[in-house]
Amino acid sequence: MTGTDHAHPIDPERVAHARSRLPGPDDAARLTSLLSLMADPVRIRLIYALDVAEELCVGDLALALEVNEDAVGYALRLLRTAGLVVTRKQGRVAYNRLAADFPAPLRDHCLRQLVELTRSTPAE
Amino acid sequence: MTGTDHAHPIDPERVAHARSRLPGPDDAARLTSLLSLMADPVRIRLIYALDVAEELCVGDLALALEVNEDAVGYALRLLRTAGLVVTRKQGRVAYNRLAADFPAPLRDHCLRQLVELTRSTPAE
DNA sequence: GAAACATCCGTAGGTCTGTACGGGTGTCCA
DNA sequence: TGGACACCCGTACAGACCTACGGATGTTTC
Repeated sequence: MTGTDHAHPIDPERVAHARSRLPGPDDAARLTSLLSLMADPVRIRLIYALDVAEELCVGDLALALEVNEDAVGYALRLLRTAGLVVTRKQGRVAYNRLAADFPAPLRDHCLRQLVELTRSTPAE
Repeated sequence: MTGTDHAHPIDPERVAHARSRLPGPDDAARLTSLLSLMADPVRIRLIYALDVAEELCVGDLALALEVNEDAVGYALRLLRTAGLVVTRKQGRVAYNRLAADFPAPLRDHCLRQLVELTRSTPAE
């Protein structure tokens, strides 16, 4: 292990303050599993496309994202399992759209605002 | 490959619309590398702790997060490399805080609001 | 100057994730 | 009813990620 267990906090007050407000391990797990779904080039662009186009089928998504259908299919499977995307089957075509309870902060601020940010600022 | 290359778009209008507004691969890469940094239990709680406590050293962070110093050190290395965390050395103690240009949407909406969301809604 | 402390660095190991491939199911058109 | 199409599923492989460990650096104290 690196260093000792640091039994002497340097600023006990701040440690206690942070500790009391900190999300628990279970909440953190839920949150990170959600963020992990966004943290992929194919999935984030897929979500972005559905946010713009309302509804798209698998083949059209592959065209819009310029990736093969395998990648789209895999991405959709994960998003569907997490409940972020719902599918409406009509004939032999499966139309996908963002779920109604898609987290608003993610959609409004992270998606749209962050894209602007990462475009203007060189990220460091 | 799965299926053919789907040369016949079902809804060409929406495909073109989505394609024109879609972030390019480079922008998507920047965005996902940023989100990947948040998509980890240790790092997200670390950022949360710094957001609350303003400034903390490595050992105190390990105490607050209830993880060993190795995990904290590794997390800080990545966040520092990305420019999200800055370090102020004073004597033999290194105080860490969020960078001044830490993306505001991430801090305000994703961090605080999402924690609330993932607590109340069972995520599906 | 020597010992103790807080932190950082380089490396090896196990684990998880994303991709590619083949095959399968259900639907539409002639 | 036979063929073509859009899509889904299960499996194997390559790559990235996180963790744990030992050692090294700079600083304070006596």
